[in-house]
Amino acid sequence: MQKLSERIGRGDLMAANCPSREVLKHMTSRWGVVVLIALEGGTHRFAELRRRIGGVSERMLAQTLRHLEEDGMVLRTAHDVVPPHVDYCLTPLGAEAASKVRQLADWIEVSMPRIAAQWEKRAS
Amino acid sequence: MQKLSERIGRGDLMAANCPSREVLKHMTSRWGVVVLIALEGGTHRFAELRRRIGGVSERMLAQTLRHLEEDGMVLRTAHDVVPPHVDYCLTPLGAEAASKVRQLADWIEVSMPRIAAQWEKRAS
DNA sequence: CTGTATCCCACTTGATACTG
DNA sequence: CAGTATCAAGTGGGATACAG
Repeated sequence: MQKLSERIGRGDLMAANCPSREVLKHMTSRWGVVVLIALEGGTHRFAELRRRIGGVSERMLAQTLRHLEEDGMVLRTAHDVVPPHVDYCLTPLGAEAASKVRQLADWIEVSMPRIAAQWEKRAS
Repeated sequence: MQKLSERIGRGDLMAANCPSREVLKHMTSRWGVVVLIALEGGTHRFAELRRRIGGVSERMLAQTLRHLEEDGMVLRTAHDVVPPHVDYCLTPLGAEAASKVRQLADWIEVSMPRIAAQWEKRAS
């Protein structure tokens, strides 16, 4: 598979059925970014993650974790006890992914003053 | 503004009204990634970009370009002639943004074999 | 040529209730 | 505790027609 930047302009770029599009969606989805970064801090349980992140519904957290698990970025470990106890942590692949999205997120935060300045300029 | 990675776990992270969330959405939207990378190749006209990218509707290309322009990443230059002639290119800020999303996209492409292997493992 | 306006649908997300 | 099921609401994106 060639790199994206080498395929630009050849018409087949990031087509709807391109598998990497799915991965990008999972990584940059509403909660994907935050889950990846939260798990950089170490292993966490479901409810613990939910509190740590804040504002995410059970449904969306479960869905986000399942997607990331399917992509091989999150490792889900269910201890067979009652009440249930499930741990989530990053795989080595997931750690790389988390690093990449954090670099992007951090760039945005650092650049926000410049972006906000542009917004105000247009508002005037 | 603190960096994202330093705000995790304090409850206010990436709230729905967080302005950086908007920027992230524009940069990682269906066509935002591709437009940014396409413009790394230099200045392009509207129809030229549309052909170069392929598969994007006029509506979505216009919307994507307008968002990126509002965020100060794309510079739109309209030459006042008939028929209309409009050029698009990256600003310095946009060039940084394009580099970041390309790094992420390239990582995904390079990592696709590992991800696809995980998909097949689950399918079995 | 470079868009805008309109309509429409699929998909994402959220709220709530329920279960093993 | 750790989810799933269901329903309601909002959003992103495409097709088409039209305008400056």
